Amino acid sequence: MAIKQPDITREKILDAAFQEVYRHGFQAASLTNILAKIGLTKGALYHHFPTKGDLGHAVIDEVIRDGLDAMVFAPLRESDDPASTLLDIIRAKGERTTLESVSLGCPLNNLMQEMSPLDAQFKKRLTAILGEWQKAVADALQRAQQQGRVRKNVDCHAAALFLVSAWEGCTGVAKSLQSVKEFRLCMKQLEAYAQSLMVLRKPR
Amino acid sequence: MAIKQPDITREKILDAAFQEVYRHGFQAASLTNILAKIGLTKGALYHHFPTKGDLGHAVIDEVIRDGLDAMVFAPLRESDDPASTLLDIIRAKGERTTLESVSLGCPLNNLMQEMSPLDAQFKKRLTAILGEWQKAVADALQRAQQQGRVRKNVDCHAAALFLVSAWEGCTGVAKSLQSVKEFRLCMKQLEAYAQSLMVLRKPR
DNA sequence: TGACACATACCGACCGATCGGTATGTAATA
DNA sequence: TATTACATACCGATCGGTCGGTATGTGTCA
Repeated sequence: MAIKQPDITREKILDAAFQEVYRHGFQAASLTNILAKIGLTKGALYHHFPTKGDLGHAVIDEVIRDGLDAMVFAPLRESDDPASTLLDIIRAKGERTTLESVSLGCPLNNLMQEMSPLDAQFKKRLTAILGEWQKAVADALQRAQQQGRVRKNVDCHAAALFLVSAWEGCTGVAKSLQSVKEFRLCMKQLEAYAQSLMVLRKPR
Repeated sequence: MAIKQPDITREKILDAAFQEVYRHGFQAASLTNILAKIGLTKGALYHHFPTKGDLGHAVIDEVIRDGLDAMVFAPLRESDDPASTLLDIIRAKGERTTLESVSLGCPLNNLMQEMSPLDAQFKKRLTAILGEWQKAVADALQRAQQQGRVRKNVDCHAAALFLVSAWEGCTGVAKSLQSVKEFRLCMKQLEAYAQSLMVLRKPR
């Protein structure tokens, strides 16, 4: 038998599970497929994860959340020009994108749409991440507002809710259209909306 | 045996199938469940629909499309004040809504997210409806533009794409939050965006 | 230090349940 | 009577999950 590396094994399972869930959704994700791809068996899987649901929870908490944190939460949190950072993130997402990533959509949104009405555990975890997202944007807007970069009459909470919703809407619609072009066009409109919340940058 | 009413039977199957698909998605929708709810059996189902896929197609073409047509396409098409009608539709959707309808989301969006990447037949039908929607909004905006109710520098195609996307985004996010309050708040922002495309109404 | 004991990691066969789908039978209708 | 409209029984495939067994790693003690 090969050398045992439980941590690496767990990671491999988690990675493969994310891929399978990302492509087929959670319910349609086949444990057999996941294991076949990495050359493991049921024994290995159920040693690390008690049930399929627990595997799904781990995918959400460890893969999806961390991915969003790296792409959105952390940059916003750490920026000292949150208005520009927000626009940058939207712009970057629109530009750096492939047909495959557009066609697969947002992992978070995919799972929310599928699982939130069906399973309270999933809903709790997913909405927690969504809440983090909304809060990250709202905080960024508020800080920008204090800097005078966002108009004073903007309701930061509501604007953040709409920004996140519209973001997910763009990815969702582009996913079904499977069109990079339409996705970029849509994200351009989102960017314009975000711009409309802000005041013109003062010349330096 | 009871009286045979093939048309009514077909409708009953279609209705039950829509409910089941609406609640569980297409793949997880169980034909056995559908039939149990209306007291029919496989024989009846497979007499009217050759495969589960065909049943799904019929649900899309006959139930979902017709529903959207009644709620959105037709009013926009037939209105001679399309700007106001568009705002009315958004406002009405935000107001006339229950916790259940919010929690279940948009039937079209649900299926798009689930099936578009998996099945070309589904994708074709679903994107056709989405295209109808976008076109209905774009046409309304364009007509309103000719009436001077929408600003001349608005790109009606792009704005329609974003409106539909953000609409779906609002329903999608509210679905996972399962919150009527957040849904209304989000739709208010969408309404504000739509307003921002328009010029102030002239006093009569 | 070597041997033993036990925990950990993983394999692979198998389970009941459920899935979509089919073949055949039968009652109602035209 | 022929055809339509169903009911019933059943099929193979696949699902998540379980279980006995085995190989590897690790702490304990003579």
